[in-house]
Amino acid sequence: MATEIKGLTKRSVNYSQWYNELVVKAELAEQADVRGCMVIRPYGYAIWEKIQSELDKQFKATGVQNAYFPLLIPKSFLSREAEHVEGFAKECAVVTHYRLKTNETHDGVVVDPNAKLEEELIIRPTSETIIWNTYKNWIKSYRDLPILCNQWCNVMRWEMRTRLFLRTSEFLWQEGHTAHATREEAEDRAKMMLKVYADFAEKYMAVPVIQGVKSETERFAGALDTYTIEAMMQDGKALQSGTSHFLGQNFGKAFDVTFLNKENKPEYAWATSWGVSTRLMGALIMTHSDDNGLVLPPRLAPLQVVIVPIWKTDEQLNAINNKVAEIKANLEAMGISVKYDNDDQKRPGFKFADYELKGVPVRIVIGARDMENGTAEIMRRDTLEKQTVTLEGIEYTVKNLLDDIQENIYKRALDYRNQHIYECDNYDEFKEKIKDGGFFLCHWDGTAETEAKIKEETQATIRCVPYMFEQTPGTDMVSGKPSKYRVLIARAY
RNA sequence: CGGGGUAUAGCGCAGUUGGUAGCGUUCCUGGUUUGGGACCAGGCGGUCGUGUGUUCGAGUCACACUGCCCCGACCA
Repeated sequence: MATEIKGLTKRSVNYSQWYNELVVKAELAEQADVRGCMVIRPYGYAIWEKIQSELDKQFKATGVQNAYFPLLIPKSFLSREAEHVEGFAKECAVVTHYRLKTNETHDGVVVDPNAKLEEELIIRPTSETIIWNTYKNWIKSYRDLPILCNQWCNVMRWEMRTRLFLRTSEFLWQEGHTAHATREEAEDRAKMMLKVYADFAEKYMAVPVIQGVKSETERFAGALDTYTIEAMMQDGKALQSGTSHFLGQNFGKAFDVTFLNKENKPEYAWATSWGVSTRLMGALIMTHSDDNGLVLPPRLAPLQVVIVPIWKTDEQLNAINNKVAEIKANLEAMGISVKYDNDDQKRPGFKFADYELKGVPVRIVIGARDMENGTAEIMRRDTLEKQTVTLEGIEYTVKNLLDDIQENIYKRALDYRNQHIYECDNYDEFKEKIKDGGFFLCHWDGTAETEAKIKEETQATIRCVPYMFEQTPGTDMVSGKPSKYRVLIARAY
């Protein structure tokens, strides 16, 4: 069955080990060093580029434009918004000097003590502060609003512990920052962008997500509301895959961004911010991959089809080359990316294993035997099923297969997730079951105390108040107090 | 920053009571192969993490330091 995922269905799988073996071999990344900085090799970066370009189209469809703001932020900016500094100050890298000099023994360099900065600079952990400092100059009147900017950049957060793709110190992301004249418009924008993320996750990444709103303790530092998409990995743990924040007037007030409304009265601007990061690549890997390597959704695969010839003589190879050139042209005309690998230095078996590791969705094999019969062997990466098809019209077979794979891996992930969502009203039962992972829908009295107790006793956290389920009042399973709705609880990465 | 591991060839590892370093793999050369990660032969490659000490002699013993991995606190 499609849901069979070798090895990874066992809870014993250690994702770190799996990453080191699989991801490194798959040439996605070379290392996660002590600072958790990552090397993304060309193949891995190609996946990120696909994510970027597809998401960028979605943003632009909602009127968002790209811009760029500085990497370094004056330290004082961070202290303008009290909650924001509280949330990020602990994990900031700080620039204190601007020059090095050769040391006394002339065999190295030291920081030049004379080059100390008057005011230290922070390497951006996120750009709300520097962007809102800029928006102050851009916004004078309600006619200047809304401002809908996004930037693709790197950020740095000095995490205590890092994990490849899920929590590296430096990571690539996009951060959107919008300014609005009204509360409603800003709230709508925050929710709109969450929907963009959710649609992207499900339609492009084939990763089913649960949309919801964060509890107060899990909220972004400085936000009034944080909306989130939560995905389930193959071990039943949750991965927060994207967030969208309604920031109210907090940053407008902190950076004194006012505009004159239609009544000629000054008002503070309303804000949102929203982002997704290279963590999405972690989600992609951890949702679909199996023991043979990556399984990439066709819509994001840098390479959708690989064609491998099998031959003995030069005449045979020439004949195959000619035939493949034709097939390749037809496929490319349909917008499908194709690689023909007739490298004679590598044996077919090696190529098969290698492209499987890289997650190429469809493999076509053409040998001398097929040339006689007018056929080809075609394999789909998601199920590893092979079939022999006629060369006549093969491009349509491939097109359909790509669509089918995209749909199938989504459905497979969705089925897996749905089978691991439980409604639970008994705390003892919850404590026992959460050990095996999964998402739990439980009543919550809304207090931080209950939340803290659950976290301490089970390591699980409230991921969100989900939108997508019908809600009825009930009783908190921990405190026994009344509850308005169920929340999603899970262990998370 | 706490707790536990570990450090020997590019990678993965072995190395006995202390006697001067080896296996697998990668890589290179030649040949045979090619429908699921080929085989044979030959070859390149190591201040044994760093420092100090014990000893006639240290990869091995002692002490110190450093790096890395795992677990926890922090987090998208």
